[in-house]
Amino acid sequence: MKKNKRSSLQDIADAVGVTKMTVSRYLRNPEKVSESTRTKISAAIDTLGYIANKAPDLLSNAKSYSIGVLVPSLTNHVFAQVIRGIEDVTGPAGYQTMLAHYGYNPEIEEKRVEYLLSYHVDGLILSETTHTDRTLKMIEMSGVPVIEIMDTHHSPMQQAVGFDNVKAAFDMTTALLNKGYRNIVYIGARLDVRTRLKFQGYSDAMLAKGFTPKSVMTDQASSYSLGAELLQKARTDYPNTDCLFCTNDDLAIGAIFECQRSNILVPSQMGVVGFHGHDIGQAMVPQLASVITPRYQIGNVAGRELLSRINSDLDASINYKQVIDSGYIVHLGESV
Amino acid sequence: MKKNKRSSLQDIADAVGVTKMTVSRYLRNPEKVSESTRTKISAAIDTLGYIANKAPDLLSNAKSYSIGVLVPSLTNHVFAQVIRGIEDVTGPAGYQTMLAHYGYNPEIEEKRVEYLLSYHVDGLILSETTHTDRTLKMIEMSGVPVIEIMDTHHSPMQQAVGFDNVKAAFDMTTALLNKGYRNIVYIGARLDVRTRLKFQGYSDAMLAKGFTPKSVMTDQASSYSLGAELLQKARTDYPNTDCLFCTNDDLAIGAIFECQRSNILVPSQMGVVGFHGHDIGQAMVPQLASVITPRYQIGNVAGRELLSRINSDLDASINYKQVIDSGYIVHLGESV
DNA sequence: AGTTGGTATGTTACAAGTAACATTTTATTT
DNA sequence: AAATAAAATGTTACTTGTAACATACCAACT
Repeated sequence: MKKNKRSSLQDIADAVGVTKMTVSRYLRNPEKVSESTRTKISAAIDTLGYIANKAPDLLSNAKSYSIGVLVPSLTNHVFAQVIRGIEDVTGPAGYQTMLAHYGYNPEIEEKRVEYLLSYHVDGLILSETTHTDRTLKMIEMSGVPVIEIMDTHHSPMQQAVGFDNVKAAFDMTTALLNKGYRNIVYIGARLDVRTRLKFQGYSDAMLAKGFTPKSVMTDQASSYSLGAELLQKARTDYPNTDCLFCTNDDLAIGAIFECQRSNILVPSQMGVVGFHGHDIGQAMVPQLASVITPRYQIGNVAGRELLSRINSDLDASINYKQVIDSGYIVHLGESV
Repeated sequence: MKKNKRSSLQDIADAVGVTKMTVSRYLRNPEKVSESTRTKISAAIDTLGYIANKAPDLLSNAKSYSIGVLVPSLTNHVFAQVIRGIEDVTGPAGYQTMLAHYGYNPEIEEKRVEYLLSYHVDGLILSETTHTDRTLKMIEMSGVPVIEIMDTHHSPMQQAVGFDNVKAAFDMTTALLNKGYRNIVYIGARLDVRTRLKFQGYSDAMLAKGFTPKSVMTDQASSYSLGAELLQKARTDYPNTDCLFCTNDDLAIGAIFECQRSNILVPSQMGVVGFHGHDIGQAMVPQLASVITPRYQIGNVAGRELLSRINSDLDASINYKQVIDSGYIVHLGESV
């Protein structure tokens, strides 16, 4: 029971009685092939069903027309929109996206980068600012352009597109203090870099006005039920808590649902704030206070910048440092 | 400013003074290389930074150890869990996932399948039951095993893992009728195949008990705000509506939020039902009625089956027909 | 010393497509 | 009809890693 092996250019050529070079021309520059040969090749391809083969492209350092995109998690809604932003630029330009995720783990990120580079991606978009030494080295050796997205607080490898997480959290906390909240507790989960940066911004703002930063942290992954749990933990640890600043919308929404179950009025008895401004928070009752981040825009700009660098002949790794800030909006909604 | 081209096995070999074959052995069977050569090669790789190259693997029809996974949308939470289920089996077995999405569009699906096959994936997991002729042909020619997931109502290309959407919607509708609802309106969006199948199940159940199926449909993509809109449209079109059966949780949740804004009590004045049983619906107040589908399990089984077929030598395309039903749970929660 | 066996390394060929150059065929001009 | 140009097709070489086979080298044994 032999496998019906996919046909190669050679198979098509044999069927027609030409060399594979002619078939290659037919696919790439049909006008360079005579009318009659075109017809015959076209028929043979219909019968035999040619499927392109990327292997020779990769072998001969041709452009692969694919870009690697690494996101920490597919469950995180943040990145779905970032990816849409990227592909809306790269797709029409003829680039395919090779998507991979790494569960917020730099060692897995390293493996994924190696994987993507082994397929000769023309460029990389990473969602992290911390990388292993080997990741850095591989990227440098490969010579592909890289853009780091989401956070601009750190100095980028080459180019970064995003916003300053510290500043965003600082601004939101300041807005809460101005609204009169005094016992704001920071709720963190997973403890990835961005969570830590936001906590720093929150702490800076609290200390700046003479208040003590308080937090409830866990390294579990965020979820609605975790938000519920952490609300209760905050009320136990800090009984006069009047507001929760959650590191993301999921936790905040979970906390609000828990308030509804426990008959705690939001916002009059408890303010709740999230981060990123996802649809669900904006649709719910009460509308969630959140820092609205331009995720689609970040992807879009990152995609555009990456393409422009792929199509320039400058070596990607040489002295390229640029930060593009995309801003954010402190939105107070109805939950504070 | 020349690009620092990535080094090949030849570059490493030259640096050490051996042939690339020896370096290849070092990477693949280190024990076949002498201690002293090992040390030298290892040092050279450290200095020059070798990155593997997939191209020769693909050329020589070797297994690529990657599988292609096609999902309609990355925004749809359903598929994040399916993917986790897949990768939890395929990852430990040494397979990488090539993920692509196609926006519920068979023409784009065709392009994606071509793309994945051009990279010689060892197997495919598709989320759709309808495909273009060329998609079917390419898959057949390529000889890779394919598994279609999510719906088992249609006859599969080769193998399908999922549940019967018609039956699931039928069962839920029957449960609602048994609870006393009489004017159940079906709320659909995007009008993809599965939405239509569910509507059929709903209609069958309504007609079976002598009630008239009623629906509000749109081809817009689902969102929370669309759920709110369609609730109002249902109340306008069918003023005595007592229950909404929404094609997914997003619409249902949006509808419940709209009820809260409009002071319509759920479930006493309006029952609301979703589909898939996502976390958010289970966490919210009131807890959402929904058909809970085993998404992780579907991915897991699909991954396991695919691997087993990749590792068998039977031609994938010959007379392989199997349907694996993963079941579902009709969960009535607090919203009906 | 010569044979055997084992270990380490080298040589060759191959996979699929395409750029660059070479050759053949057809059309056009004188 | 011969000369020239243009169009169509063919040939060769190249990209990278590895399987399969070949060779070289050294140690151990008769």
